[in-house]
Amino acid sequence: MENVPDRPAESSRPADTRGQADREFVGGLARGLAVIECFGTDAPELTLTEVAARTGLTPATARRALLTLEALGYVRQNRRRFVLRSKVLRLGAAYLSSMNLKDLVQPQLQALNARFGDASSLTVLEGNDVVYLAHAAMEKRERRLRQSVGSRLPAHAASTGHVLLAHLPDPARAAYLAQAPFPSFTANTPTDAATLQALCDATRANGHALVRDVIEYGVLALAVPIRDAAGRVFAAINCSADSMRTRDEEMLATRLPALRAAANEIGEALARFPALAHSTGI
Amino acid sequence: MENVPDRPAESSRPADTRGQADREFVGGLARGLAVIECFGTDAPELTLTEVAARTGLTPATARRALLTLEALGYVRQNRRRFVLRSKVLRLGAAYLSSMNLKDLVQPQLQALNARFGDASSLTVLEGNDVVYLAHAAMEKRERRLRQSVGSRLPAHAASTGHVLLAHLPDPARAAYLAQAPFPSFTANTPTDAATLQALCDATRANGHALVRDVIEYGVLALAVPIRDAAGRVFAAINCSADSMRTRDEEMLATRLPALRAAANEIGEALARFPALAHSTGI
DNA sequence: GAAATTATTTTCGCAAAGCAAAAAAATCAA
DNA sequence: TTGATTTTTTTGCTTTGCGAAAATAATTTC
Repeated sequence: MENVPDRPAESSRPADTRGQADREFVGGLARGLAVIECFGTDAPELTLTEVAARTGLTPATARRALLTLEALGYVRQNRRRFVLRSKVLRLGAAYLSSMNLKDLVQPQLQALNARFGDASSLTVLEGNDVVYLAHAAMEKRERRLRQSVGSRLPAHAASTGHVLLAHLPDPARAAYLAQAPFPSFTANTPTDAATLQALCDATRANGHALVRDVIEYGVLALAVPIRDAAGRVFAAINCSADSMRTRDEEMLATRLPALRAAANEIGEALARFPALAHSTGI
Repeated sequence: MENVPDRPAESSRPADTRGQADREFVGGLARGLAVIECFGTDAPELTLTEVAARTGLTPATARRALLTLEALGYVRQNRRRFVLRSKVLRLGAAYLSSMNLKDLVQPQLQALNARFGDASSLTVLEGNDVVYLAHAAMEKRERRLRQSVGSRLPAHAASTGHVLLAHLPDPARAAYLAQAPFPSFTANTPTDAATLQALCDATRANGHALVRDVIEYGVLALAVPIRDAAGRVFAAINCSADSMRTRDEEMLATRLPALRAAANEIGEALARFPALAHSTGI
């Protein structure tokens, strides 16, 4: 389900680069972004050689990218190790602030949170993950899993993921499912293509997705789609409660009408600020 | 206080570009990042011409950058408007996940939150802003201002901002203060250089910063520095309470010892994962 | 609708950035 | 220390990408 065109930013064999050398493609930009993304939890500090290995760039090229990023303040070099700096958060902030989420969706999520005590969030699909764009939660529960804006969850293990996968165009969903099996987090995590396809079908038929103990034991979540003016699903919102204290029927009876109402209102609000809807899709 | 070297990513006069043309600087990368950052709340969707105007790039160059970003999935073109896509959040996520904050600092902040009911957060300085890297809050209060990871506040109007500015090297602080006056949010917001300098001096002398109704009426916040092994301040944590219900003395008496203890523990924890400390600084 | 205006795309010569490989530095072994 | 290995930086040459301006396309104005 990669929504990225086949334009490998990095290529182990530089000869490949020729083929995609449109007149309109800035290789240096693609390479630099790959360098930023190659940092991660497992790699907070990387040497030039490590960056080159992870990105498939030659050392000379990786070095140019790192020195450029350093000159711009996105990277810092300490001895021979490179580290990302907080300035990279500006890049994500440019996206989040451009979506007007604070004004348009945060109030709806907070109302759900206040009414039911559930954590409530809005997510979109990005690659194989759902990304949290807005979130409201009472954080008094000592829950292990704690989401915040910008964080990700694998789509196959999230209620909103099921909703978003269900409304993907068939070829895109097929491409996603072709990557099965997916990692399992609990005994309830759907991991194979057939199960996920069935869940998607059910989700489309029901208009909602209810998942219990799928990403983590103790989490019961209910999600519904958000549609743009043309009826296309581009985001999903959910509520998540304690699976020990809440039965499925109760969850549906109490939360579903409120979630649907909130989804409608958010859909209408975002119709007047279509940036988010425009930013998603095939 | 810009921590960015004088390397204008965009230059209205292309002739300038020569001077900075090190052999090791990838202009295309700098230009592409400038294109991403030129989107914002006021500009969720931009045309090619608007991007060119905002970045100072020529239309031809802006177009190459936008088409590259589109091919990579960071940007989407709808009709003639360009929009950022959620993939740009990967760039910030690379930073956040590389800092191991979830494991090392989140528990401390949650303990503070649980004990006092205050919102508690860890921030670093980035340009003129403090950036939230971790946050714990009971979101039941219907507070207008709601922070989350990655969000920003102007340093002159934040408790952690005062702490971080106070421990800046003198020339960096002078460069920051030279930008005064700063915008005012309440009658209590310090806006001029002299006032801010005095607040910094007091903060350094006290080892903490207490601000009341500075960013917003109703917010009372107390911040303390976090130091690395060498004693250098690279981050700050704070608690923020309801300014109506809490007097200054009470805030100091109850929160300060706990904040200092948490700051010490975080400092020690991060000494073993020095990526964050290394990522900040001059 | 036609004309004027504005926006986007293409073209082209020159400068910049890519790769491969060699040279230099740094690190590691003994 | 010295010598072997790895990592980083430099170099020569080629390809890519930039800016200015021309050409095309889209909007707006009348």
